[in-house]
Amino acid sequence: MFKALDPILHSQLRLAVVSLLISVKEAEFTYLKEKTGATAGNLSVQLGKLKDAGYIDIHKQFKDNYPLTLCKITKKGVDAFEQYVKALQTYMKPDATE
Amino acid sequence: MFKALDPILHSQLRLAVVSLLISVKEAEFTYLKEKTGATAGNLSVQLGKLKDAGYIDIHKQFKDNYPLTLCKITKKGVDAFEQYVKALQTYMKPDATE
DNA sequence: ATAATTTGGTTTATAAAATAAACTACTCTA
DNA sequence: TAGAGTAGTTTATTTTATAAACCAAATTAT
Repeated sequence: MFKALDPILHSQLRLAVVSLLISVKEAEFTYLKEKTGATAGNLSVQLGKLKDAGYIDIHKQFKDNYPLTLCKITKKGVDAFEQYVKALQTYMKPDATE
Repeated sequence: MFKALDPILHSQLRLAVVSLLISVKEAEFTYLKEKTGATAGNLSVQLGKLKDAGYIDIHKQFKDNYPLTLCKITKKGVDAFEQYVKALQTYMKPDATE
């Protein structure tokens, strides 16, 4: 009846990050921080989890002397997002008869 | 950009319970347990939280000598669910341009 | 009659998650 | 060169979710 919700994506911040990365393909740490309104610490932790899950790739480099963290969604991340949305829909259109 | 997700509803089990109650209006503890696949302990805790939030009403009575817990969604619960779905939609159709 | 099992839960304890606070390392500005 | 800012990470705290243990009464089996 109800499909299980991927715990990696069932987090407001991680879901927001994945949602952003699906539309922009690549984003800087600071961009994600600004768009999501998250604190840097929380974002850092959640990006690490998304990376560990293989949902995003993280490339660290330097730009104008400053560290720069770039994030990109992976195929696995896109698939997981699509599955998550499908699963959510089983909760959103209530129907007791199945 | 992203709307906040009501933490009361952002729980797989509580969301499933509210989803069920919206379609059936009133349900027994055991029905909810069976439909959600939750353990009794977990369900008991989560029903308590939904009640504390004012999203459901719980009436305890006896039926055929056994205790019977009946749950009903409240207006507040219906409203919260609708808001939650709206908020989720801001995550589901990715659009970086706002 | 009484022991074991089942029903319908609640309470307590443990594990996992989210969040906040503190810290690191470096850079820029006055 | 002291102070503030950038770009994060790490650690600690709080909150959640889940599981395990427990409870009271009813039923069934012996």
